[in-house]
Amino acid sequence: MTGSSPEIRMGDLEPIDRRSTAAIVADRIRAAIMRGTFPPGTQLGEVELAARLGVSRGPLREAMQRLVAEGLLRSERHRGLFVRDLDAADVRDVYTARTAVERAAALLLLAEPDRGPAVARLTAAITAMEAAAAAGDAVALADADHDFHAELVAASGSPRLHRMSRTLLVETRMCLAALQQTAPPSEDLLAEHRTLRDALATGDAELMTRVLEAHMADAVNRILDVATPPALPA
Amino acid sequence: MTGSSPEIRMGDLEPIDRRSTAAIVADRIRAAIMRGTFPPGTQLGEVELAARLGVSRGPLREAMQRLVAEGLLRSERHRGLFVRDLDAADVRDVYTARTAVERAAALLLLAEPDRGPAVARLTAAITAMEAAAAAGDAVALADADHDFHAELVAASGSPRLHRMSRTLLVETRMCLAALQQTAPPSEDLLAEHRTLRDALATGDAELMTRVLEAHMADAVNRILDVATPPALPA
DNA sequence: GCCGGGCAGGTTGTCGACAATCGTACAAGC
DNA sequence: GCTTGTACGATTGTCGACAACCTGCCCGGC
Repeated sequence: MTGSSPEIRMGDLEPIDRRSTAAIVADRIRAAIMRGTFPPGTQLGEVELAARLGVSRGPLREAMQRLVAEGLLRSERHRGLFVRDLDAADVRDVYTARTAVERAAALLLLAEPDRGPAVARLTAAITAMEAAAAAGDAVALADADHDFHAELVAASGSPRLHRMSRTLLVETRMCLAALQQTAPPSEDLLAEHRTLRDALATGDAELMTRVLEAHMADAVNRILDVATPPALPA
Repeated sequence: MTGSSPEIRMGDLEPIDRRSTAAIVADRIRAAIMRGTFPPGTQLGEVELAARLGVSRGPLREAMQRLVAEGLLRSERHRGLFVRDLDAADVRDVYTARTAVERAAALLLLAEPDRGPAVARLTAAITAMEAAAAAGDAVALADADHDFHAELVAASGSPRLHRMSRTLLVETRMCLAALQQTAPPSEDLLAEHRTLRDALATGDAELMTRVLEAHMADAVNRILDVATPPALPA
């Protein structure tokens, strides 16, 4: 029934309004930090970055302000901008905040009558995780894990939870990239994600919150155990 | 016992590194928005603001980027910056996010053995609320309410929850300022805050979460009922 | 050998000006 | 009367350059 003439369907050809340069630059730098291109502690020179991105220092500084506000960068007056390095306390804090945000998002999602699309997206993310795990691709596994949690929060329909989650997930990737996780126990990881999805599908709030909190606690232990093996060898 | 000589006590004459002007400007604008100086929908011209604050457009734009990232301002390309106006969905979303953040903060606080200082600060905030309620000062009451929740999250010791809470509390003030709440039912309000403090003092997690969620839900209803009286007059 | 002053290098912080873009008002045409 | 085209005003987006600042190193003096 949809007309093939372009002027009939005008509803979905709209957004030519490109975002501001600062927003684009911020996304680019954020992605680079997330990928590990800029390891924690790296100093980011403004002139070099501006030249590499092909913009002036003005928009670049605006983008940097956003990243500093998000907590990804640390600014020292007349010294420079540095990629924040996260210690053990930061790892715990990131996962504490993530637990709070994702728990709220999941409960919000459970209140909706039709959770079919959300469950489908989560299932897709799990499928991607399984493929990555089978292929032994740690980066793809982390990507799929990232997508799973991003979709979970996005499906809640809360703009603020979504905004918070975005920053927290980037920090999560920073933790993982910094620790160079080599052999993730993907079996437990996959099982936990499947349980989360099933709990959402069936509407079991109690199970969902319990598994979610356990999932986050497991992640913290996994990261910190790898990071500090000489702590308690007993 | 504190020496009167300035060079004796060097421990607390601390960092003179004033923050960047962009941060100062951002705080100033944020406070102005919170106070209601700039009502929602107001367009903020860069040249006028820069002239009024005595800074150039560069630092001001950097500050604006932070506020846009926080969701307090809305930026339209080549149009200008506007103070975001919050609708009913935004009010619900703000309180949803606040519930998530403050619940997590409270649970974190409950895990600490010594909650004395935190309880003391919350009690001080409640005292301020009582004084404001007795004096009929709605602004002071809102300030004290703000302080109570800010202290609650700050006492948790989580930098990320604290950062999120700061933005959310500003948005809360925007909701209240926009709706010009004239006669707040301060009795229930005070009782809820006292119960929250007591639950934290005694370590009753179940009571705390229940009262907190009820407190947030009450606030939403209070705001939306006042905002939309002609909905159901029956 | 040790300490203080001074200098150079590089970085950020700030400013003013130019160019691109958008909204609006007005006039012309159908 | 309604639509269309155009000119104007105002605002933002961007750029380059100057000034202030901090750090580290070198040198002279003790």
